[in-house]
Amino acid sequence: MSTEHSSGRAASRDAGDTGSERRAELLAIAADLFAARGVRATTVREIAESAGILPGSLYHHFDSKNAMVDEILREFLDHQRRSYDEVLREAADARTTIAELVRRSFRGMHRYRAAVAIFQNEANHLAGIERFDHLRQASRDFERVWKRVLADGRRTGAFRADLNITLAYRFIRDGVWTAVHWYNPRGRLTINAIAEQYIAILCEGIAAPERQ
Amino acid sequence: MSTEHSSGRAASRDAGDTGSERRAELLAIAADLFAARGVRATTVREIAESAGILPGSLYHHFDSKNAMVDEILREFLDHQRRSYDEVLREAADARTTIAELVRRSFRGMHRYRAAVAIFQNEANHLAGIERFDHLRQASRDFERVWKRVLADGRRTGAFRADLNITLAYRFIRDGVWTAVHWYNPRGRLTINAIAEQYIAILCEGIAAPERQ
Amino acid sequence: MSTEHSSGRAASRDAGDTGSERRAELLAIAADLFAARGVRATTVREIAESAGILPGSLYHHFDSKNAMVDEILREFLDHQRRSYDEVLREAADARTTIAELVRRSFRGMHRYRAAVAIFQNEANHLAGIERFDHLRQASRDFERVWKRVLADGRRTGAFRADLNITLAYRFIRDGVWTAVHWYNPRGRLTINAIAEQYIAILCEGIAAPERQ
Amino acid sequence: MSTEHSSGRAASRDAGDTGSERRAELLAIAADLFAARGVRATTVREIAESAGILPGSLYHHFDSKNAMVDEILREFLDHQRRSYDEVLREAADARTTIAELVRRSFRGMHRYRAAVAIFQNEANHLAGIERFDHLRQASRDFERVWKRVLADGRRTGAFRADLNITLAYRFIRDGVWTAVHWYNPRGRLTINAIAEQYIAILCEGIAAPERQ
DNA sequence: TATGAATGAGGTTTCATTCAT
DNA sequence: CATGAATGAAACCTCATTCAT
Repeated sequence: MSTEHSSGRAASRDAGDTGSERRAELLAIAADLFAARGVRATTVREIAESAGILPGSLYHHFDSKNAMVDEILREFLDHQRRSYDEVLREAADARTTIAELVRRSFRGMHRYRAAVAIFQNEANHLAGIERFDHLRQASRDFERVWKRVLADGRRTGAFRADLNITLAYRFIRDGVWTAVHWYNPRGRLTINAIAEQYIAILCEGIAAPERQ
Repeated sequence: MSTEHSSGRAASRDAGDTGSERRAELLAIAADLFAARGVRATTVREIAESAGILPGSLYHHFDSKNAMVDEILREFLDHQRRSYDEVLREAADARTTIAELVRRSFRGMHRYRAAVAIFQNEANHLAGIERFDHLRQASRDFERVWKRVLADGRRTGAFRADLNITLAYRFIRDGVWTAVHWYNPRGRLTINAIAEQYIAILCEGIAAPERQ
Repeated sequence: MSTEHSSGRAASRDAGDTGSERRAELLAIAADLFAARGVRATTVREIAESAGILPGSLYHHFDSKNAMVDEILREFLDHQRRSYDEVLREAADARTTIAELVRRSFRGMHRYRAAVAIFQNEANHLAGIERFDHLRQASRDFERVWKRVLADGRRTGAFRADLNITLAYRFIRDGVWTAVHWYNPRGRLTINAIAEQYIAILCEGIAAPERQ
Repeated sequence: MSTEHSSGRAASRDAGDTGSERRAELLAIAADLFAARGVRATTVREIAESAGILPGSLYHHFDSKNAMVDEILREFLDHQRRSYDEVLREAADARTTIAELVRRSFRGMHRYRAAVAIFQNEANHLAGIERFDHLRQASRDFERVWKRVLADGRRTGAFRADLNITLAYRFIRDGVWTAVHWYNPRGRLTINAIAEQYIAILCEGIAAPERQ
C-alpha cells in the first residue's frame, strides 16, 4: 500500500462526519473546478479561494486534493451502479432496456455533471494512482451491464445478428458520456431531448427507412 | 489568457530546421508521452530522458513545451482538414459521404494517433492559451463539414426527417474520436473493421430491421 | 531567539489548576510522545488524539506545546537537583559519593524516563529558545556536583592522580544518561543491576586486576 | 518499497556523477546544519541559503533532503565499518584491540563529525523511514565487533570475569560516541588526548590502584 | 471544558526555462 | 548541438495556534 490512503487522522474526517454541510459545499466547489480545468490544473489555492478560505483550511476537511477527487467520483459511481442495476432488475426487452440505460446515463450526467466530466477526462490518468484503483472496477461493472443487454438483444433477435458487441458498447459509451463536454443544463437541449434523439439514432440509425 | 508568442529566437529555425530528422524524432517521442500521460503531466525532463538528452538541450530544437504541442497538433489538424475537404470535392450522395468521413477520421486517428489523443483530451484546456486559439477554428471547420453533409442528407431524404443535425453531429464526433482512447494499432480490431461497424450502427442502428 | 513568554491567560491556571489530574494525564501522554518521536516531530494533533480530545482543547490546559515540554522538563530537573544535593549533604568518601550519584541518576531516569529522554535528545536544540534558558543552568548545576566530587576524590587520593576531571565527568555523564535510549523498565536489566555494573566499570575498569 | 528511494531521474544523479565537487560542497554544508540543528529542524531553505543558491536548485543535485542525509550517513558508516574490520584483522590481545577500537572511533568522529552527530542524535527517529533501514544494520555490525572483543577478553582473562558484555558495550558506545556533542576540533582537547583518557578510565577505572 | 472551523506561516518539492561553457 | 548548474514561481501539504459557539 502506498501513501494514498485516508489516514483518518482527525476526528473531523472519521466516517461519521463525512456528511457535514461545509464539506459538501467545498466538495461541490472543487468538483466544478476539477471538471472545468482538470484535476491537475486545478490548484488547492483556487479551490480555497473559490470557497473564501485559505488553502491550509481545506485540510481540516479533507486529507488531500486527491481525497476530494476520490470522494466526488465515488458518489457518482455508486449512484450510477445502483441506477443501472435497477434497470436490469426490471427485466424488459433488450431494446427498452438499452433505451433506459441511455436515459439513466444522461440523468446521471445531469445530476453529477462535474463528477462525470472528471471521470470522462481523467479516469485514465488517475487510474495510475493506487487510491483510484476502484475506477477500473467501476468501468468494468458498467461494461458488463451494457454488454449483457446488447448480447441478450442480439441473441433474441432484437438487435442485428452482425452486431459487434464490443464495438457497439464502446460507440455508445463514448458517444453518450462524452456529451458531458458540451451539455449545458441551462441550455435549450434538455437531458430528455438529447437522450431520446441518441436512442433513436442508436436504434434506428440516421438513414431514412426504405420505402416499402 | 497567457502571452504565448514565439520568441525572436525561433526565427532561426522556422525555415530550414523545421524539417530536421532529429526534430521529428523528438516530436514523436513527445507526442507519445503527451498522449499517454497528458500534456501537463508530462515534464520536459521526461521527454528529454526518453530522447537520451538533457532537458536544456530540447530548447535548441523548440521554443517551449507548448511549442511542441502546437506543432504536433497542427500537423494533424492540417492533414485532417485537407482529408475532409477532399471528400466534399468528390460529391457523392450524403450517405456515402458520411461513411467516407468516418473512414477518414479513423485513418487520421491511425496515422496521428498521439495528436488525436492530445486533441481529444486537452483541446478544451489548451484553448485557454492564446497560442492555441487556432484549435477552436479547427473544431469549427470540422463541424461545418459534418453538419453540411448531414443537412444535405436530411434535405434530400437520405437521412431521417426528424434528425437533429447538431445532436447527430455531436454523437458521431464524440463516438468516433473518443475511440482513440482504446484503439490499439497492434490489436485485432483494424481501423477498417471499426470504421465499417461504426458506419453500420450509425446509418442503420443497432435494432434488427422489421420483417416485412 | 524567539519570544516565548507565558501569556496573561496562563495566570488563571498558575495556581490551582496546575495540579489537576487531567493536566497530569495529558502531560504524561505528551511526554511519552515527545520522548519517542522527538519534540518537533510530535504534533499537537497527535497528543490530542492520544488523549482522545481535539487539538484546540489542549489549549485549555496549556499555553503552548513548548509550555508542555517546559513543564515536563522542570519537574525532572527539580527532582534531580534535589536528589544530587541530598547526596552531597550526606558527606561520604568520594568513591561512595560517586557511586551514589550514579545510582540516583539511574533512579531519576527510571522515574522520569520520558523527561530524561527529551532532555538528553533535545536540550541542545531547545536551549536556543528563550523559555528554555534554564536548561543550561540545570546542566551547569549538575556539572558542578559531579566535578566537585571527582576533584575531591583526586585530591584525597581516592581517584587516580592523572584523572582529567572534565573528561571523566563527560564520560560518566554521557555514558549514564544516554542509557535512557535503550533502558526498558520492563526488561530483564533492572535499574539497580545497570547502576552497579556501571559503577564497577567506572571505578575499577574493565581490565582484570593484575595478579600479585 | 515506499517512496523513499532514489529514482535516478536525472542524469546528474546517476551513479557516476556522485562524486562531483559541487555535490560534495553542498553535502558538507548540509551536514553541518543537520548536525547543529537536527535534520528536521534544518530547512532546505537554510541549506540553500548557506550555499548561496535557491532551494529548488538543490534538487538538481539531490533527490530530496533525506537523500542528502542518507548520503552523509552512508559515507561515515562505510568508513567506520572498514576501520573496525581492519582492527579485527590485526589480531592483537583484547585490551589492545579495545583501545584501538576506541581510538578509531574518535578518529571517525573527528573526520566525519557532522555525520556522527546526526547518527547519534537521530538514528532512532530516522530508522522509522524505510530508506534508513540500513542504519539498524550498521548498528548491529558495530555491536558485533565490540562484543566479540569484549567476550574474547573475558574468556582469555584479560577482562574481569564478572563483566556484563552487553552493559559494558553500551557504556562504552554511549560514552564514546556521545562525545561528539561537545568535541571541538579546534579546542584544547585533541582527539588523541580524549581517546587515551577514555581508554584509561575504561580499562583501569577512575579509582586509584590499591597500594601493594 | 470541549469543539470545529479557520488562520498564516512555513515546509519540501516540482518544473519550465535560461545561459555560460 | 549538448551540458549542467541555476532560477523563480508555484505546487501540495503541515501544523501550532486562535476563537466563536
